[in-house]
Amino acid sequence: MRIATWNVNSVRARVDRVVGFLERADVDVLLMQEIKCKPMQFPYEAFERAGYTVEAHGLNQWNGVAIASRLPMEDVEYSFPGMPGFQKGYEGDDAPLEARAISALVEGVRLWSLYVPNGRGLEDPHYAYKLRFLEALRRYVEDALAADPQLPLALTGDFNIAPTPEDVGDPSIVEGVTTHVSPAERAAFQAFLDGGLRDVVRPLVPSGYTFWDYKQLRFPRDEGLRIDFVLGSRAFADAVEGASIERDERKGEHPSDHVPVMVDLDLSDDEDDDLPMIFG
DNA sequence: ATGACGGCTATCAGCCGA
Repeated sequence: MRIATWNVNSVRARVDRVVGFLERADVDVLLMQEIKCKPMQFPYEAFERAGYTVEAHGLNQWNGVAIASRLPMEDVEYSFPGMPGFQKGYEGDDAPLEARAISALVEGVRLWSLYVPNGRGLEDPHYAYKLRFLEALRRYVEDALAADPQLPLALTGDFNIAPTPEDVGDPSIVEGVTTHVSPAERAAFQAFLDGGLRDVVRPLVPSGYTFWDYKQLRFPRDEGLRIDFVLGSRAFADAVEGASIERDERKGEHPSDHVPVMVDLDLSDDEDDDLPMIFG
């Protein structure tokens, strides 16, 4: 099974690019972020013509997440348990939820498409929201894996965190000045790894960015950020056979500012694949 | 070449993004 996660920065603005990529790259499941539309506005037809069904979660023109799959999707969830909400000027615990998480079970794999809040600024209420969101997500994963340690589960999407200095090539992103690189954000990212998830792409693609700002010639100068990830549980990570960052998708006409991150899985559940047959 | 920001809407200005 081949999956990809992609912050598409409006699915309506570049539906042909997105569907074209799915067909070219032979993707089974695409986990999208920033669809920037409501479900009734989603360009379903183009995906269906290519053989994909779509589950979309969007509340307005901001955020929005969706999953397109040519394999059956089961048990679709909108938002994860304990996910906090946010509304400007609204610090209460019961702020309305945004459309930042959607999940489906595909071939027994629990896949999440996540759009972690940006944070905006270190003193902005959105930054505290970002940290609350990450902590609630960590707790959800902890509970899910405590209930079923063998569950193949992946958190995929735009984490809006550059975990290491090597992930920062954009000179406008500076520790102590901007979000994405603060110790608290990096600790929140590390907490997923400490909780048993693995970044399944980094070992296979050690360097490279997943985002380049539209401004200031960031892409031609290769001044990007690595902020899009696939974090897998043990069972998921053990099934990973390959990974790539689809850098070419940043080129050409009307690209998203993010590129797809792709992962190949072997779900045959045959852990002895690479061992010799003894009584064969 | 990979090129100087681009989506969205209570639109032609302001918000959001990283």
